[in-house]
Amino acid sequence: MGYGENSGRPSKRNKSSSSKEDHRAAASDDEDSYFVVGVNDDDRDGDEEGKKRDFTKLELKPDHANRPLWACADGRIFLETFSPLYKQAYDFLIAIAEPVCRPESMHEYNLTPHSLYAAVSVGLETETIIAVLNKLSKTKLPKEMIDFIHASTANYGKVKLVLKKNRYLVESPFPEVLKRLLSDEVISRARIFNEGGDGFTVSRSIGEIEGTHDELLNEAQLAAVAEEKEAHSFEIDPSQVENVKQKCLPNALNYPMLEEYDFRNDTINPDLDMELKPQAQPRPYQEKSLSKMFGNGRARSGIIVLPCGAGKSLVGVSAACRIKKSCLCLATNAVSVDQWAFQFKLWSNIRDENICRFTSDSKERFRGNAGVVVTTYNMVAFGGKRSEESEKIIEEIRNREWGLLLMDEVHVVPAHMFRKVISITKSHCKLGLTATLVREDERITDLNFLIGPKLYEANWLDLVKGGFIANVQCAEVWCPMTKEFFAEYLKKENSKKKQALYVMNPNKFRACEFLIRFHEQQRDDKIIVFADNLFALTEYAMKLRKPMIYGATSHIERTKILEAFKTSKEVNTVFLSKVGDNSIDIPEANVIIQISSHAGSRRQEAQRLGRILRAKGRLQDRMAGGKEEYNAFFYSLVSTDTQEMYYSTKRQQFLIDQGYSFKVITSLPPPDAGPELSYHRLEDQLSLLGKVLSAGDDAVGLEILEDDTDDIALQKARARRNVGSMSAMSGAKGMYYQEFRTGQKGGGAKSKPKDPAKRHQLFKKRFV
DNA sequence: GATCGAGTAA
DNA sequence: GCCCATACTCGATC
Repeated sequence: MGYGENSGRPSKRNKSSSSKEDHRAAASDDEDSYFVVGVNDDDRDGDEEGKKRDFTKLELKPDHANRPLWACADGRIFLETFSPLYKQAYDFLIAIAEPVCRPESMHEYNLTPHSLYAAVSVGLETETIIAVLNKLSKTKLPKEMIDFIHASTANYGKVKLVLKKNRYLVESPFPEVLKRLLSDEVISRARIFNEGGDGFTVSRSIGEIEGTHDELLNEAQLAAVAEEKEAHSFEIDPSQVENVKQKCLPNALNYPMLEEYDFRNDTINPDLDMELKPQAQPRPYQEKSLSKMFGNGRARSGIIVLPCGAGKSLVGVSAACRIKKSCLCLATNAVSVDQWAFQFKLWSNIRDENICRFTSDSKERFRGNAGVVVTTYNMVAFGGKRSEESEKIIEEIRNREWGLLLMDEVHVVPAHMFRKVISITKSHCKLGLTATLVREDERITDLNFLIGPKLYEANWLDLVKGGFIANVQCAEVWCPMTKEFFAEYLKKENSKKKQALYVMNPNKFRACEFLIRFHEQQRDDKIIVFADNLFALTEYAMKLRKPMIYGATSHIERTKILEAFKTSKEVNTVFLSKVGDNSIDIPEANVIIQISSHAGSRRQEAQRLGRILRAKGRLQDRMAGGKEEYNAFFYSLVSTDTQEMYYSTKRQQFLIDQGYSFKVITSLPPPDAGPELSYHRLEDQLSLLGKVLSAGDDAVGLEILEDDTDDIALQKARARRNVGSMSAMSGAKGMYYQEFRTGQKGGGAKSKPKDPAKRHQLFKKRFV
């Protein structure tokens, strides 16, 4: 599916308007929207928008009430979610079209060449697509839509990319198609001539024909089997695979390549003895994802989109267990690597010696000739110096022919370096997993050729209804700036200073403090507070005496804090920097408070929400009551009349597309809670303001300490190591972090020293 | 291109 | 064997 077709451009949504209109504008002004039937190009104009949405000319079928779809000539399709046929219709639509917006009662989808490519790759034939669409539609299918489907799918499935004996071959039953491809400069340059001649290699693969007999085939493949029974191919340079695939996409030469791995007939790569345990029972949507991947008995490359907490790892492990070949599993950080290794052992019977982790501090090797390696994108793509041991392991990874390349958080793969993992490693099948197939740049579409089409995407609200993920109440809390902070905010030019001011707005702090108290004391909840900005993170955490985790927090300390958060009744709130955005697994948490974020990142917003979707143990309560209740809460604290308002709106777009709605809260903390909270007195607010204003000028978080030494320079130096001196700063009575500190020295190593030479000396003096 | 923050190395 | 300080590389966003 052409995921990302609508993702690059957040719509300019006005808070009060329904989000839908803007989606439409965003969707249809995209290059990848293909139908321009009877619609003026400039469809942002209100009148044009009106005409475009005039459906009165559509011819209704007599029994339209029983059919769930509206199909428009411009390629948009609307689905009524209250229809009895909703489930079937959803599964079908998600296979052929790109979801644009999925609120509760009406979904909007878009047919695009990429989405149809995905449909064909999961085995749907052109005529089936049209027939089913027609059956589900309330109106006669517009001719434009039928023509478009024909035109788009005509070439699909004619070309395959296969890996044979560590060489990449472009294969097709039609030699003329290969010639056509080779007329392209990029492709012809990528070609490698092996045995001298410049003809195509011709192979008859009987096994292949047998293997596909009882399976779904698309037209082109059927034709190939019937007519020729042989495949023509040429070899390409592995480093050029990405470019060649890109050239074949619908928006270029339009012969998108199928990548399928006939793993059952692969006798060259050694098998790996690995089965799912009987207690690993995939849920319906996990089963569905897998059936899209393995629908024809082979393994298709592509992407599966499931919300956080919905059990992506079981899908990944199941895929590996079906293929039963060596598997390289990539995650975003070391914590995640541990979790994946754990998941493999949890769900499958893989032997310990067949699975290994490869990170900066655990360099394991598997024994035998096949196995699972779990590592990070960073480790594989890393360009800097490596240790000798890493060098060896990387070499092994490069040389092996992997059955499955399993990519967690696959939305990171388009990044410059990370995408190299695709060409560094050789794999027969690539499976990407993610909850949030969005980026703020335009590169999410690159995944179409880097990995493959989107195979399945779950609907978040359906999973909420099914009780598989938490039911989250989202709220945006509006915190007015205090007079003094706002005055400074208006004065500043520098946007960094502005940011510091709106993040540290005392009213925001008070709202945060109030929410923490409320959820800890009234509801017994477990709370995560996110702050992207380290200065704010430390300030808040210290003032409120809560533990915090950020990049420099050592692995051991992270584990300690999280353990206490899980088990201790004393620790109910933890502060996280953006380390916590991805993959830190904290199933206990059910409340999130966001105090500062990475600008307008929709992905970050959704990932953060994902941290509380697990909300285990409370689902039953909710279902038992019969009444739908929220069991998780997501608060975004926003300083009103600042840039933050704009960003906040933008950030929410992804979640709104998934059907979430945000409630606006304007009166937090309640007036009567005033004096109990911090920064009640003006002088406290002013001293905070002073601190914020000076923060940027010197080291971040600088504060002169009361200390047993009177060496001012030394005190400054210590203060710079902000976390190290955390307990001192908070009066050393903060029992919460007292118990997490490993000793005299905390973990705050990351802040950049202003004057390295000088600082170095001070430290010498201190520690010698 | 700048800023901020995370991860790796030895 | 663990921990620390530091340099470096990289990603995401504006």
